[in-house]
Amino acid sequence: MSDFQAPKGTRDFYPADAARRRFITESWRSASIRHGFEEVDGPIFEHLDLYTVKSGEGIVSELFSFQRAGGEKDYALRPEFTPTLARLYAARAGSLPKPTRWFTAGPFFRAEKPQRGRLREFLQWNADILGDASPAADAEIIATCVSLLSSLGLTSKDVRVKVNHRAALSAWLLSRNVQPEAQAELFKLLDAKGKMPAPEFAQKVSAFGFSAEQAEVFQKGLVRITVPAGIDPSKAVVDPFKPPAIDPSVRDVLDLTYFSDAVMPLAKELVAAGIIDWIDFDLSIVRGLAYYTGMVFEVHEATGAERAIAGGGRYDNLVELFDGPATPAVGFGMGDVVLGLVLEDRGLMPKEIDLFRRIGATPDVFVIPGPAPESELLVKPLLARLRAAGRHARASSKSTRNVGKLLKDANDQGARIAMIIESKETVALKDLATGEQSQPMLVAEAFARLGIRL
RNA sequence: GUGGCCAUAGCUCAGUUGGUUAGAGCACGAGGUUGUGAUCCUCGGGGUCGCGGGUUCGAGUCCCGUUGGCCACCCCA
Repeated sequence: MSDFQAPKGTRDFYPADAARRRFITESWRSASIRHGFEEVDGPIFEHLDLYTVKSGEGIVSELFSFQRAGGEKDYALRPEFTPTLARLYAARAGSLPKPTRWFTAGPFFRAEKPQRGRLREFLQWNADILGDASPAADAEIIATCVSLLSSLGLTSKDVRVKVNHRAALSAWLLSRNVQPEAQAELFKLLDAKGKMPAPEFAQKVSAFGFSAEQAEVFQKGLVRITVPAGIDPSKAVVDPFKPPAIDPSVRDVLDLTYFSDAVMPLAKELVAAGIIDWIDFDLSIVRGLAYYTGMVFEVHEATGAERAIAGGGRYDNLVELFDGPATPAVGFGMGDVVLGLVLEDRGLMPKEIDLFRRIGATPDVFVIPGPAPESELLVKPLLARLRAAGRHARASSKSTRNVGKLLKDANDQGARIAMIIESKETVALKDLATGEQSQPMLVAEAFARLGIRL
């Protein structure tokens, strides 16, 4: 083994790893495009200021920052996309459609200690809607995220989307005389509730004026939204006269009037989008960042086994912070690391050749020489003609002439069709999935069967 | 950043109180079985045992350091 290793928290991508990465990024791209987002991107490093403006100087220790040799400007590898997004939007806000729907997927860097689900270099998918303050936009962002999860075979039993509303929670708490400073502490407490025993949590919550019974509701975190009987959420039919309602057992204990005023329109949109099954309204989801102004959400593996798969929310003040016009915005980010782990956990990550098949990297046609002495010489011209016609064509690199072994090689490489050279003018086509093999036919006819006009 | 555990072939691992030239399975390569994907047989390439230093007649094995991984804390945009 060499002294040269990949830097801490980075990964090497051998073919199977690169295929897995492409599988994930292509899934992201497809989900984005299905939902009408357009791809954007920015530089992979930015001026350091871009990040300190939003998050303060404290963030610098979490960044890979540098100066050019002999230069004086400070740069940083991008740790997230939102500041770049805000910068891009602010620069052209006047000429952009409202709303603007943008997505991006690419590498990001954070100088943290690596552990399960968290690396120093990772890929992240971001999707954002700018210029739309409606709950419909909030729901659409969540729906895009769910669409991706669903396309990978995950179900609402595998993962849960935990939704909260920061502004509503704040308004409600204020109505109970919990002032903003205390709220920040309460949010921290909610965030950390999983890391302490229930009695300790109850005691700490009581300091904010909540009863033991109310503390228990906080402990559980969940606020059930009841969809009226007779409505099938998956059919995306909502009876406007029968909106969803907060579970009375929670409502009566916490009196969540402000919360429900903000959340009900969103819940209705989520029902309309057919994804209410995936959603848990959860008072304990607050997200660390101060810049969220409304809806916030996180996606978690259902048993809580891994870190958050995705997270996001509404940030109506951020574009302004980057010198753009006041612009409501909502979006989320999803990293490839935790997503990959969850797919592995659930047996949903395609294995070996299936993975290559899923990304379209397996051969359409595999050319196999027959026993005739000249057939070996015919392999390369056939490959060339197939490739000129745009087909992914391969031949074996093995030296054997044993047709069985060559067919095995074709199969191992995931080929769909084997073209077996029978004579100078004729070939047979074998469907490697079904095992069906044609009689020998003229090359032109074989090409025609493959949909190639000569 | 702090602490704990770990590191032997591409992968999964074995390796005796410290003792000859460090092994197996899988994977990979070559050959065999008369031209059809399985199974099988034979042979082969591959390791300064993560790296550096120390103890010892002798270190994969013991000690120290270092790098990397995993786990928890901090943080999580």
